[in-house]
Amino acid sequence: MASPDDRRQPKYQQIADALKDAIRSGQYGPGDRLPGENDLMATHGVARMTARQALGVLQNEGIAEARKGVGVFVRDFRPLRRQGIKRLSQEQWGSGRSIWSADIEDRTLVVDQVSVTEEESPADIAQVLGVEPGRAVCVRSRRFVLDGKPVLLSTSYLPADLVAGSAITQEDTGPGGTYARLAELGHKPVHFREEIRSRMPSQDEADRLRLSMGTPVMLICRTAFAGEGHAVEVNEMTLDSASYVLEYDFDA
Amino acid sequence: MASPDDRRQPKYQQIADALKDAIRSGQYGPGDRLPGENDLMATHGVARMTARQALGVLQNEGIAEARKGVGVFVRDFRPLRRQGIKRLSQEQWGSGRSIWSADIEDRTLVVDQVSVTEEESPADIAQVLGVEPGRAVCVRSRRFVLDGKPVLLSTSYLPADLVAGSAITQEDTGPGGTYARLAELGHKPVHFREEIRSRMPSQDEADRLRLSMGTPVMLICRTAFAGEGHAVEVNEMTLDSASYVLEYDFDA
DNA sequence: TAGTGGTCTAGACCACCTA
DNA sequence: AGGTGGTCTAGACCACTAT
Repeated sequence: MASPDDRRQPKYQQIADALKDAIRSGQYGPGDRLPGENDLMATHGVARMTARQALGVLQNEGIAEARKGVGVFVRDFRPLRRQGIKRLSQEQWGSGRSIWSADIEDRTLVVDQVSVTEEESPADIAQVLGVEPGRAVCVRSRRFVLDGKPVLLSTSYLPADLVAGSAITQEDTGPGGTYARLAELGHKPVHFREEIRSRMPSQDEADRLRLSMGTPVMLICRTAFAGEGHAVEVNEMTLDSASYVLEYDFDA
Repeated sequence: MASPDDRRQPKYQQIADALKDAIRSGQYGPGDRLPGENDLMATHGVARMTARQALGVLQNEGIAEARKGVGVFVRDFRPLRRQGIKRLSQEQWGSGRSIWSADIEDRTLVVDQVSVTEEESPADIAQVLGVEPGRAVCVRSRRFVLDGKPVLLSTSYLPADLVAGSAITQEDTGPGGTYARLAELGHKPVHFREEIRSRMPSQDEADRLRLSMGTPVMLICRTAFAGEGHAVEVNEMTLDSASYVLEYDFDA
């Protein structure tokens, strides 16, 4: 309205930009309700679909979030901090503490959707683990829910023969978790590699993490090595990018 | 068509799912053209906007990519590997080599949109650098283009008084780059922290990186420390998530 | 019940690309 | 020139939420 607003831009973009400016200027803060479809139709003189497109832009960029039957609201961003290296220092799991205790402090962590199965190794996992494709692997899958909000899906793969009979094949791996058990089995992880990428979630991922539109996921694939080139675990994690900041600290 | 397809799902989702299945099954490979709006209208008996919505789902998930006046195509994913720790080991920059040479191998890297200015420090940067907000900082901004495709935006902040008169204030920082110059100035970086998050890009970021719909960006904020708590540089990077995999290797 | 966002139709015009 | 995706209209019905 106040700006000249390049006429070459489509209407819905102009409306979206106006809303973004209003948010940047502080006219709408986190959690505030934005003008709805009907408001935009009236104030900008456009059809419903055009107003929807404008609001869709903000949702696709993760700036706003629609609540059915209620309205469209400005989102906020208050992430957890995940310390990639410190959390895997040996003191953490070597002393029987949960890897998670460093992360969560005074929040309520619930682990659900747990499953432990034995399956044929997918080809890409087999390659990283250095076993033949189709070889049996122990698959540990869980979902982590923090203060009622799902934040992380984790699926861990270990060679089945290596972990047979240990607590790793149980839902509760005991004090210190999987890595403490691996150490007891003579395969103490000494080296880790984490590979990170990001993309938009599948429908299934969006459902399980209850992601709103415009929220990407970060994927962490961690490989644990018990010795030179000897991979003992591959852990594929799917993180809600609106819930996490990853941190890596290291020396030159 | 072949599947029962839960009738509670909206039509556009059913169509999108059908297309995704066809892609997963290999019926359409990377780079292949998908059925267009007119095809979907005919085969599924829906209106144009509904067919568009279905194709929009795939684009928003980064699975497909529209080319105006041509069609909608399946995207592929062939990322670069960025080794976060190895690339900053002292041998890399201490010996006058470009930090980038580890990444790119036999590809063509162009750096453009270079600017080196002196500005008042933004509040968040000032806090990390441990200087008063508004204090002068040297701002080095660049875009990296690999084989014609922009992949990374980088903006680096250094205390202006610390780098005054050095090659850091020039566009070409010389052999070994900024870190070699800092070492010569007696502020050799000995420790690094990288913080990573992900979100959908702004319009400006999408333009500068030429991102197609449904492509998030990864943000890396790297802080270089010359000593305990002594931050000498903050580097904010914006990466095309379709072009990069980040890798961090470390010992337990 | 009234208002909201979610889906959908059946048209239309445009800019863009290929041939 | 003909097909493509991009934008837009003016209606409609639905499910959901709050009061």
